Amino acid sequence: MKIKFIDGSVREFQNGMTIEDIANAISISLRKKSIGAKVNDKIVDLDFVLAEDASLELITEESPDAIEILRHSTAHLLAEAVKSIYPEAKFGVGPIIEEGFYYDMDLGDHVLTESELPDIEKMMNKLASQNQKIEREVMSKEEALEFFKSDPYKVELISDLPDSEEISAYTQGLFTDLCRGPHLPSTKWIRHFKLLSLAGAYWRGDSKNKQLTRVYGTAFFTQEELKNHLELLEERKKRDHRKLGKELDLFMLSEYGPGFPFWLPNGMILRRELESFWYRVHLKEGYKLIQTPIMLNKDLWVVSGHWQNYRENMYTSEIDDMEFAIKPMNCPGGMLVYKRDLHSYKDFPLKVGELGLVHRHEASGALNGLFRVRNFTQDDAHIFMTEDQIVEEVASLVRLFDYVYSVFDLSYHIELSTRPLEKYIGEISTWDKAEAALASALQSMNKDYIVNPGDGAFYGPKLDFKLRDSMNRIWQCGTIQLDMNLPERFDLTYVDHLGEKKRPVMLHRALFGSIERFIGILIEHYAGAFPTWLAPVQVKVIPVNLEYHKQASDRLVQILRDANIRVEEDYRDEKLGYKIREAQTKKIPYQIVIGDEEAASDMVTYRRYGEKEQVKISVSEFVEMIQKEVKIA
RNA sequence: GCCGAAAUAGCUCAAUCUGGUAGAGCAACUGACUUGUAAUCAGUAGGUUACGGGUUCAAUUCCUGUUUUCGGCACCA
Repeated sequence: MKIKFIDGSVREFQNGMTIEDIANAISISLRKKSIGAKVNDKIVDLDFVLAEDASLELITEESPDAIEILRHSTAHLLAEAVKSIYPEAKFGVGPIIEEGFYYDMDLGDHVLTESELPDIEKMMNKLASQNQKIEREVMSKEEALEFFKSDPYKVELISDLPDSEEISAYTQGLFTDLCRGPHLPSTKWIRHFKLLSLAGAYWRGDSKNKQLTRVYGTAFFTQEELKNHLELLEERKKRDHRKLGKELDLFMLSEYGPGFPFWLPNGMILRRELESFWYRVHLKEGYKLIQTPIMLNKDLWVVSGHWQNYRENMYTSEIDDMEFAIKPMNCPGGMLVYKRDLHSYKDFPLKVGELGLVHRHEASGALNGLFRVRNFTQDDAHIFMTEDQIVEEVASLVRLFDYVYSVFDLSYHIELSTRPLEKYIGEISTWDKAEAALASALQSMNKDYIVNPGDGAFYGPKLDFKLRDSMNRIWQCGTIQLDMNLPERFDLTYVDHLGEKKRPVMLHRALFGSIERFIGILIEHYAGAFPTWLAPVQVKVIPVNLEYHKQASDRLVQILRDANIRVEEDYRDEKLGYKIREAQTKKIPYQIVIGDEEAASDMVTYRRYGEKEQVKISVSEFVEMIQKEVKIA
């Protein structure tokens, strides 16, 4: 057989050799370094037998796929260790995830606690150091069912496998696990790992099923990578917006209103800056702005379909014996505004924006700081147009999103969510057309995207914008949804060029998604050190000596205030170092110290947050610099 | 909502295991010091230990219910 290697070379080998044999034939050191291989781009074990011509790529520690194999095998090692401590343990699934792996297990009556994780780690280390061979075995479905008969979860998994699928199991030491693989050749590779946390998780992700214990962990090939990752986790903890929100006095939560955040003066400045930026950008883009009521009669929600489909998330109340609902979305109100007037095709695309406060009854366990709340402000807009305007409008929205996210140095990727398999309304041909329109808009701009089959809303397909922050986490923020449902339900019309009434097409879109969540993301993204235009306090003025320098400080504060710069003075009876330190811990972008030299001239000495360097410039230059810096859109 | 953990001064934490009505640092307040780039010193005050019920001579501590928070799951902007 002919084996083609990654460098393009082709060599002849005897049929039926394992990959390990072939690696050995090339060089013993290469074999020793190899932990798996890719045959025709499919990842396999080292003992995979090659029977025909194929392309072959050996996977070593340096290969991008290697870490997945390592983590997968570490998950097995975790299970092996748990099994050796709790022989009665039953196992669910143990997959790799973006930054590690987990394993779901059922320990019967035993409740696993965090304090036991080190013991399990110890056992894992012990087992790993035994250098157990990890061996693959192919079974028939009957054999597999027989072998795993004492483990109901594995039996369920096996039973659900299609007959065409090859069933394999991996054995290391005394532990055998049903698994597709591939795995490391032996446990000796597993040295740098950590068990991170544990939590309950429903069997097969279904809340109707039993809850298993899930243990999370991660693994790397080197101690240094592991250390770096643990440091990243620490850094994320330090940046937690709930912690920073408290330290920087941005917002608060009270047990009198779970999920209903309170905005403090500093947080209000952030909000207002963000909102006024949003208004400026949208006015430039030709949006009209409206505001619709918080509460509307139940009948409206019946028309929109929310009463039937979204009832459990809605808060209701009674007014004059009539049932009302607090809006969970802005669209129905927007429909009423549209219907107030007759519309011509000449008005299209009609772009109507609203920063709308919506309330949703979220499950108590879902609440999380500003990331998941029960009332939040959607930066919503509805765009009404004709069908052939879709591509152009979507493209112009993507350009807008692009610009706005770039202001915050947030990168993103796009996911196209298509028609759900079961719960959807309308004609499949319309869906196909809508999906194609969204896709072709992206193609026309050379934007890459991932397709998320079946994940669209029930009324239409959507583009989701997944932002990646400075800590490498992904957040769903922006969304563009093509809706063919509401215009129908609300009987929206426009008059076309022949004077006939037609049904418009509508886009729902949000850029930040939720102002609250977006601020939470920004807090963590910037670690609380906001760019000057967003910073609640932009400049701190600190006199060296209160007696001698207060007047000069007062003068400067007044100048800055007149220039619309958010400035605070620190006239407390404390040492200079103390005030400097506080200005730094509060992450204020600029601190100015006023002493003899500054008082005697029109100069300021400033220090930028996080920098040691002191810069001396004239007051007018300083004002100009700040004004230039905060000029966003 | 589900599984698990937790709640002590404004904040960060101790005392809880082994029951005997709570301590520290920071912040606040008072006074002294009068300062050139990350914490000056001394003093004062601050607590129905989340809330309710139970066990006990005695509960922050043990049991129990509720609320909230945290880690996940499910759900999701």
